[in-house]
Amino acid sequence: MSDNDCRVTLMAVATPLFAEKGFHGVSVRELAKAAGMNLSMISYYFGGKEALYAAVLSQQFATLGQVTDIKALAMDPLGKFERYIRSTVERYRKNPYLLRFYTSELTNPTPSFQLIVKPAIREVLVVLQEIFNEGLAAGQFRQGLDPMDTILALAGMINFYFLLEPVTQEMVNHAPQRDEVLVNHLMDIFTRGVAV
Amino acid sequence: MSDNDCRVTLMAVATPLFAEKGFHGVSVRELAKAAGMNLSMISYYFGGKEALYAAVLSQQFATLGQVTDIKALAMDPLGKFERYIRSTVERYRKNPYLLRFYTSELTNPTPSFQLIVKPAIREVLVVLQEIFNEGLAAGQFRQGLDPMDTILALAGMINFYFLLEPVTQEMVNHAPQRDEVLVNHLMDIFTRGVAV
DNA sequence: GTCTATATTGCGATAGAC
DNA sequence: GTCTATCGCAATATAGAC
Repeated sequence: MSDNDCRVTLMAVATPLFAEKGFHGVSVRELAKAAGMNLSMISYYFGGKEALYAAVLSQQFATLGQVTDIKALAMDPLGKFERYIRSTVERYRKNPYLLRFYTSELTNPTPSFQLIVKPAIREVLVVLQEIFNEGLAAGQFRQGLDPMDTILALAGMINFYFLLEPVTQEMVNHAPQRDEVLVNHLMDIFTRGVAV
Repeated sequence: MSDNDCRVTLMAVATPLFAEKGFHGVSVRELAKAAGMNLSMISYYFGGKEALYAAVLSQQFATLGQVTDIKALAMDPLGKFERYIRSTVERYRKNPYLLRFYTSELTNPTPSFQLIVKPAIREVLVVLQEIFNEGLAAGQFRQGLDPMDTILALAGMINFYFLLEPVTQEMVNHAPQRDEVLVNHLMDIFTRGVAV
């Protein structure tokens, strides 16, 4: 196995384990066994368990950067918000572990929180705020709405839906086929909630 | 120290530690030291670290039961939803650790998740759904809204706001004095979003 | 580059003295 | 009821053979 294969394999194997059990919930023995490698390989390739975790986290949160692209699209602000919701759903579908790292770091932060997680989430919030202000300036949104409260409400609707999946799986159809309906429902509520 | 004092002290000390570091992030030695007791007291009074954690979790999630009372209030459904948001804010103010256990168990569940956390959250969702159906039957809410999507959106708005506090603390005024404004903003958006 | 073997530290739990 | 001492095991990390 080449250098890079080992690194890739270790990260691929570590991602679901860290996501489902948390940093302290996984041991290097478990990681190495799952990767079919000797436990010393983790120190050899990454410098230790914490460095491997940081590498996984960086990879996961890099996908949040796509949100920045939405700002430049040739759409009206509501269209951009819809794009945000849709891309968030797609992101969680393509990467089922991101939300776990997201909330795990928010509630039980590791040293990587300040360095990786906080800046990544902040960037998303800044972009959403800019989109909101754009719509406000264009007279599309009601006066009196607090920009931050409003975009946090929007982000909360979609993120909380996925966060509660372990509780709602027997109450809600979580099949991806229903994603489009969900997006429409949320945009429906949000649009009537904020438009003039 | 009496029997009961020891139990109470241990739980009081364990609550912030488990909340901030997670179950695996805290050791019995750390717990005992923080409580000013010998580490063997944890096994003596609770039967082990996991049983202490379960006791803390039960105590925390018992506070969610108040939501059930909202259903019986003499208010219209929108008033009950406002009451839900307001009581959620108050609950997090009175108990700053609940949300940590909440999301920590959702993302990195322990054996207590099925027994304590899932039923408690479900009960809240069921009550919110009943309130929604009540409003739908009374013709106060638009047709075509999915009950579960709608109440998850409502719950998401307020819960996500507090969940993101570690990220937004330099961008948002999180002082309790602003809670009333926040509640009004969210109810404003939600009401226009779902009312006929 | 990959292994074995081990150093070192910490873990949760408990036996037994008082 | 509270303590000390310790058991047995797992943790991360690394030295050194190949």
